[in-house]
Amino acid sequence: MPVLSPTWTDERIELLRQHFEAGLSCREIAADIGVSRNAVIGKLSRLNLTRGRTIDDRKVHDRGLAPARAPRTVPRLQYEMLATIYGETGAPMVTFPIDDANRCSLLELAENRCRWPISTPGADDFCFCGNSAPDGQSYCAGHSRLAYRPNSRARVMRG
DNA sequence: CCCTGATTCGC
DNA sequence: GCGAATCAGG
Repeated sequence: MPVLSPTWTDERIELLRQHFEAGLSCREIAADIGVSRNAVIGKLSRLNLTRGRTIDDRKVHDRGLAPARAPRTVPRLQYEMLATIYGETGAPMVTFPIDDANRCSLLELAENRCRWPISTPGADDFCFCGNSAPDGQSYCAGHSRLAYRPNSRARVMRG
C-alpha cells in the first residue's frame, strides 16, 4: 500500500465505473474504493455519469437556503423517529447472528453473495461471508449495515 | 431517525 | 478537479 493517496487514478476511476455499472450504490462503491460517499458521487457527476436524475429534473432552482420551513412535521412522524432511536417500545430487535457457515472463497462469490471479507487477506483461512445478499447489494443485510457506520454499539468485525 | 443520490461551492 | 457541505427525496 503506497504511502500516498493519489486520489483518482485510472485504476480507481475504472473501479468506480465498474461498480457503478454493476449497479452498486454509491455508499458501497465508496466503501470499496476507500473514499467518502460524496467523493464518489462528486466524481461520477464530474464524469457526467449519473443514474437517472439530472439538473434538468431539479425543480427548486431558487435556492433560498432554508428561508422558512413551514410545513411542520406531523407528530406521528416525530414519534416514529424517536421510537427508532429510543427504546423501540419493547422491540425484540436482538442482534442478528451472522452465519459463518456459508463462507466461501473469492472464486465462489456470486452476485447474490455477501462479499464481506472474513479474517485478513492473505491468511490461509481468508474467505468471504457468502450469505445471501439482496439484489444489487455487495453484502448481506447484516454486513451491509455494519459496513460503515459511526454509530455502532460495537464493531463486530470478523463475525 | 435512518438512508440514498445530486448539486453547490470553497479549497 | 476534488470533496465537504448542502439540498432533495425515500
